[in-house]
Amino acid sequence: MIPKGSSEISRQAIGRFPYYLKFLNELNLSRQEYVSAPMIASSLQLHEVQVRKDLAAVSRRAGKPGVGFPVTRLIDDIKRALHYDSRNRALLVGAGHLGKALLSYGGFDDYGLEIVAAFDADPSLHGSEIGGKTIFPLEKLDELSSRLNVRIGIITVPSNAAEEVCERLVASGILAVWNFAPTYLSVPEHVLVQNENMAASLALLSKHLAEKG
Amino acid sequence: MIPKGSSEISRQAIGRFPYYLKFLNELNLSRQEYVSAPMIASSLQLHEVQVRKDLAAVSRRAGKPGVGFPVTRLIDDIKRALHYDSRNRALLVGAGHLGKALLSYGGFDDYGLEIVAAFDADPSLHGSEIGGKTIFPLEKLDELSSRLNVRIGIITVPSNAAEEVCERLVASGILAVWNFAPTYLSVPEHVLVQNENMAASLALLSKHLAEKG
DNA sequence: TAGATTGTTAATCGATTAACAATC
DNA sequence: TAGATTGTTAATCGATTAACAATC
Repeated sequence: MIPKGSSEISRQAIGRFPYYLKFLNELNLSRQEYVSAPMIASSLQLHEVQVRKDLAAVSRRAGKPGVGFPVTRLIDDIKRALHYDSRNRALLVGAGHLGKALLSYGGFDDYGLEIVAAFDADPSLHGSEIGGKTIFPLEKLDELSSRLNVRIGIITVPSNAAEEVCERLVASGILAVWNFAPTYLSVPEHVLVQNENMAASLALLSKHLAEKG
Repeated sequence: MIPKGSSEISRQAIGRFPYYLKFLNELNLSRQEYVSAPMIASSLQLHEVQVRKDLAAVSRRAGKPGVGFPVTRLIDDIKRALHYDSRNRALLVGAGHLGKALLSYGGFDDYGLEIVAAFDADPSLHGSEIGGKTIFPLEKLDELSSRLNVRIGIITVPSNAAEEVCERLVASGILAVWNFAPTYLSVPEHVLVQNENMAASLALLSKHLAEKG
């Protein structure tokens, strides 16, 4: 029988893989060679079958019944499934507190993200550098985006400016937007908006406290 | 018939409400009095029935058939459902780039969150202030947590320190954790961990680019 | 009244969990 | 071989969407 093409990995599963990866990297550091789905499941408090399905989706027939999966093989397979081996250039718009924090963070390399430049409306910031990236006026966005072949836009402007910034990014040819503003962004079909919904997180924390506290 | 107690609001729905709120606030600013579910749905690209169910869950029989919902009433109801009217004190651990950004951000007030103090392992930071909050050594955590009756812990330390910090926070009596490290945290049943899974967001962006780009 | 929209019950869809044969 | 675990098919569960009567 002909095997199906790469079985689709669900959105939810993608959310779990970073935690698998962290756990597997620790096992690898302690020189553990094999790991089983039940072992991962109990450590991460997930259902054993769910883990097995997740692993099967990225690492076909790597598991040995009665033994488990080779740790390093799993690590490689998960990294590939999460596209951590790809390189994507990004522009960041909004060099406020959060924008600066993201610019300064050195760890995005591990996830395949490279922020190449930043933009802000405040003229006093123009020309200055944060985390080695220069801050430009918004007027330069279009030029830099196409010149550097950028595909990701990161929006860290205040909520009321997000929509306009998004349109500018899309017009410049960007294909994916990482949005930190709690604003719905309308984009053409070929563009993906990934929202970082901190307001929802805070609501869930608050809800828990209201119920348990 | 006796009406059921407050119908449960799903996790997913809670993620949508902040976007409703933003949209409704804009309508309110432009003095619009009524809004209908189809109107919200088309603006936010959601299914009309989903919006209606969401609104019904927080704002029982506020809607008038043929007309819609009063905007201000909806705003109030959503804020209450998201517990934005409650006040919760939080401690932040890890005054690196992201920690500093969160400490400096003034908008958490709107969500009912008040960060009262920060902690870091680096002695050179001790005693300094960021966003009006003093940074203390970790040894002070337990004392300050109970003295100020803090219920939320925010973890912005590197991944390998997250687990230990979490244990310390839980031991100090905290009831909810907002975790920015890509690490699974094991906590007692009465404690909620809310993960901000940026690694998953990046994977989804990268996946989209690999498929469309 | 006619038109639009609400609110609810039923159908569908996707993801999680259960059950179990295959295999190292 | 016996024990543990894999990998897959079936059952369950929760959320989304469809259908439709009620009502302003």
